[in-house]
Amino acid sequence: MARLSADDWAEAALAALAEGGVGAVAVEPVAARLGVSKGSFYWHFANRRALLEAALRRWEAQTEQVIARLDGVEDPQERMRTLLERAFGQGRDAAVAFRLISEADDPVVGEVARRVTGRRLDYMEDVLREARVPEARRRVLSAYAGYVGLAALVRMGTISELPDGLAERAMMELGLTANTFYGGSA
Amino acid sequence: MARLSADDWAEAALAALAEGGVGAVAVEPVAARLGVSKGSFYWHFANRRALLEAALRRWEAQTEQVIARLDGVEDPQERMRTLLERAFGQGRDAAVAFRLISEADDPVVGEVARRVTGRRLDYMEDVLREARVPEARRRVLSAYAGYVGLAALVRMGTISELPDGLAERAMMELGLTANTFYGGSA
DNA sequence: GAGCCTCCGTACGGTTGCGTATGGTTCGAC
DNA sequence: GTCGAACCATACGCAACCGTACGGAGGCTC
Repeated sequence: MARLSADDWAEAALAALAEGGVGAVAVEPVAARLGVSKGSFYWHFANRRALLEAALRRWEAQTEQVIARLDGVEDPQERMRTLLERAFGQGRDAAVAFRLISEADDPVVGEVARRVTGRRLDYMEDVLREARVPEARRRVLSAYAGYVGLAALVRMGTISELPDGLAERAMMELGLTANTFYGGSA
Repeated sequence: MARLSADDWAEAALAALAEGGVGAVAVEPVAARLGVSKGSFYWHFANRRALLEAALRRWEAQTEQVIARLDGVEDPQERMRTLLERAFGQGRDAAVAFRLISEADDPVVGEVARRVTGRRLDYMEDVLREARVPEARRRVLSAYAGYVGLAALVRMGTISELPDGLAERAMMELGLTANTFYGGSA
């Protein structure tokens, strides 16, 4: 009953990756999580490494989905705002991201992390260029770095939650809205 | 010959932590790194967990050392600049930090990460208050988050190195120097 | 130089995880 | 109903690692 597909394994592996890191993407623990034995796993995958790569592909695909769902929004300013609000809500994405940053020494892990980050930065830069914002690359790098750092502070429990008006502040930093929140040189 | 102390083990464990994460702080691999056997380890430590905690204590102490070495600098502006330049140069510190962020679910790991981060933020906030900079906490949080995020981008290889004039930009964001680099609202 | 303490090596049992081999079950095709 | 493919369980050997037991080498003390 309830036979599994390779995608089921990949999804469970991604969950394990978010919760326990690359080391937690292990055959027997994930099998236990799915309520089956290893015999099932080695039917769908060649080895443990293939499972990890499937989980990484699944994670990477989510970035593409988020970007694809923004196609309907014409105004670049509104598109960026939608993107930010959705990005700030993705809890598991941030968890996985920190696992991958931590283990970026692994060539495969590092390459996926690099590719996904590059894709996000490039997309945001395109939105800024469409809105004719100058210094697009610098602004995007700064804003993305700030987001990653804040997510780290939340993860550690240094701050309980993301600050109020974060998306608005990010929009300002990105040059997409006028600076009306703070003194002007922050 | 060349007998070891518990500190030798802690230092080797910290190096292993930086290179391979919490999972790499393992008895037998670290023993091999030191060129001894487990028999030595279980003389100095009760178990593997104690070794990890020793490594974490050692990492935490480095933050205190950095802060202590700033005692001689009277001018808060100069003190912050010195701090930033030293912080941006600490490679292993950043590596360990990402390992700990990644595995902050572990209560001990999370608590150390939280405490160290809090200590750094509080110290920077004190410096800003001494310089009578308004919105000190907000500025410190923003600057620290930006630093963590940029370090993440470097670690992933998204950017090859920290941007030029990073310390100067950080000084501006912190409100310790006038904004002379960019347009004013970044 | 006898005794003792410090530090380390070696050997062992137990656990966890990888990968393989092999047989069993389910289900559609015919 | 049979046959084959898809999917899974079980059992095995192997390796890495934890923790314990115990003995031995080196140095210090008297």
